[in-house]
Amino acid sequence: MPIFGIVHQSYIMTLKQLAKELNLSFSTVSKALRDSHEISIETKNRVLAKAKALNYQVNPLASSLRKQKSKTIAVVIPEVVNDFFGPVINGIESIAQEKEYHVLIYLTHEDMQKEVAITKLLQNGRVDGIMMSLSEQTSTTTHLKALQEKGIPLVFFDRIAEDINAPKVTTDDYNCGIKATEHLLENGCKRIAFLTIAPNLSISNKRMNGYLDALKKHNIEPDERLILSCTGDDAKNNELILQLLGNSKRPDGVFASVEKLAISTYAICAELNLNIPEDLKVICFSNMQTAAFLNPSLSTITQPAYEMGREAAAILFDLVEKKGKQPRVEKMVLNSILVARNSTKVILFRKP
Amino acid sequence: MPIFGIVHQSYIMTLKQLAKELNLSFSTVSKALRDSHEISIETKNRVLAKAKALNYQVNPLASSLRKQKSKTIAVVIPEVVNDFFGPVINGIESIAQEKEYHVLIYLTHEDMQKEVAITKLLQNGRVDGIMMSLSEQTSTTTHLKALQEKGIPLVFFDRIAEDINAPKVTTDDYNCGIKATEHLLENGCKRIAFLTIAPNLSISNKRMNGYLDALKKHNIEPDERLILSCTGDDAKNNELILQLLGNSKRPDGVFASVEKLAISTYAICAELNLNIPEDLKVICFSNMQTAAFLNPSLSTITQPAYEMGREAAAILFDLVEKKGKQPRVEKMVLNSILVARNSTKVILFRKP
DNA sequence: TTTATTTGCGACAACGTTGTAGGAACTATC
DNA sequence: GATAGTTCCTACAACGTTGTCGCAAATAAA
Repeated sequence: MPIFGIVHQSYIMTLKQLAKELNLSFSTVSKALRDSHEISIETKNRVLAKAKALNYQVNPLASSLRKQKSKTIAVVIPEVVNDFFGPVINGIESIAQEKEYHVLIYLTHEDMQKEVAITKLLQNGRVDGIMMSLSEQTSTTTHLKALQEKGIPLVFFDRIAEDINAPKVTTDDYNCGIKATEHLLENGCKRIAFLTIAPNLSISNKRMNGYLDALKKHNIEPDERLILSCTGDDAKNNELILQLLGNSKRPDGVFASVEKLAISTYAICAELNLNIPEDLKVICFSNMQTAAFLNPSLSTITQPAYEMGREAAAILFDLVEKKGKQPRVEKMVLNSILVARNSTKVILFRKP
Repeated sequence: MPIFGIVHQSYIMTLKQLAKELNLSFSTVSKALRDSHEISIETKNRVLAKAKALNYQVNPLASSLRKQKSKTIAVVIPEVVNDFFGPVINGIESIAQEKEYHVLIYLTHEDMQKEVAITKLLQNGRVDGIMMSLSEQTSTTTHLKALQEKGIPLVFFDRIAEDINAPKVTTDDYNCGIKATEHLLENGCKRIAFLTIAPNLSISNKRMNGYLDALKKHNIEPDERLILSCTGDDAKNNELILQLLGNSKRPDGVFASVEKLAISTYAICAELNLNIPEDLKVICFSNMQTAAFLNPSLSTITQPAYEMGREAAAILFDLVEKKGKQPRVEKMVLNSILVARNSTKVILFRKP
């Protein structure tokens, strides 16, 4: 308690203080602020004016505690440095802002232990709902079931948990796996390699199944040596790709299920003096904004990331707001698009 | 109240229920959980065991309300689809996870009105501190002062508010403005254009001053027609750049203060059949991961985004945890690095 | 034995809201 | 002029914690 000097205190207005200023009970003030029919118009106006003058804001913690809802959702994703999750967050945030919700963000860094730890933090009223895209490593789902047992609405997007009964927003990964493979076949590839990561990820499987089924459809026997299962270790991945492409029986097409493996392929082709698309055609799943400016421009399958974020968020808010009811949508599949660029271009005449 | 059937309720454990199960008062249980010296070891163990068995988690809302701190910070940024803010968030989150804080994210979409609205939401206990990078449009700072008056710790990074007395983490924009300009000069450019956005942004000014001072140092008279002030409207920007480059007195070097203007430049050069770096050299501020794979590879000034996030967050937590004291750091300037690539390469012999 | 001191626990009042119950002071009904 | 119905406000008990205070019982000191 300072005795001398002016106390410049950060004055946080509360309902009680506001009530005292107005000579009203604080329940009257509370109701007036929430436009209750129990309060006369004169009083309401008086309260509103004073609240504005004193810059009163309700305390969200107290309000949330009392109402048992936090007006907050959590977004749990592997990474944020990524052309896919960026727009997804954008989509989520756009709906959240409309609905006046707040967005907590948690990154798993592709680490299942972190994912588990994060879900623990979300179990007790901190959030009204959760949106998730699983980490590469995630193999068990007890931590996800725990969330459901607590009755917290949950929506998955892109990297979903098949065995959890919750709404899921995905893209047509299987179809795109087929489309990408057929695109390479149509442009003359005979030996197509498939580069993938995280075998327990739903999207990896679907994309690979598309690849395999496309080959089958065109009567091509899949070659195990052309299927590369990469990891989080970039150096190791590069070595694997180097082995694949340095080989005399190297592929003439590469279908990368994730962007970073395509970029590695570009780098290694430069090293090996392989020309894209002459010696090797490359296509991959990617939301990179500068794919068109790469050398050569990169053919991609692009996911509607922003829309996925929006749709998934919309489903979540729907679920949050009529708690316990059935979700509006059980499964939503959005379409990705294949954008053919120079990395898969047909070369009619070879340069001398 | 259902009479028949099994009620599968989402059972949320509270302190009171836990206490009842243990035949202890809830204040005893509360203290036991927080390892108070007032509680015997036997009781503590009993409580801890039961809490684990029943999967008790403290209610963060109640706890925050009582303790008057939310263990949450807000990150207010213009965009998330961006190679700069992505790593920044990553850096922030890494520290937040260490310190067991939660991170709320808010996007202004370069809109000052949204920025103002967001700051209003953060005024009453929702967060213990705020990290901000201003929107392009932000011209007044009363909304920022309001935060400070409420006593909420605030740290700026990259796009700072010069007139607000709060810690600021930036990069050496002025120096880099000089370095980039000199790099172009050294590589033979005579007429260097400067492409910028958002004139009221601190970083824009500093970068431009670097550009101007570098010209002055080399006795070159700045040409107003070579300074392009772009906006948020991409189509309009493209037109401006087209005018600049379509002109007979076009520049032979472009220094873009933001990445997107460099990308536009690439696109327009393609349109006009201008060769980079032969006809025009290009350099820009950018954290693009694929700059090396562009056609041609793009020379950049790259900011240490992740480190900025970490440093700014560390300063904020420092401030949050010893509230009211002086900040540890008033101003921190990290160094960006210039990476020269082919877009600014010297061409000794022109192709026929 | 009497008087301090420690140990271990419980009661209780916050934190800032919201919603229910209650109750004056009016106005309308018969 | 008693009864019923509005209107407008206040009191109070939650929501789930945390921290202060008080108080028995056990231990130590005199």
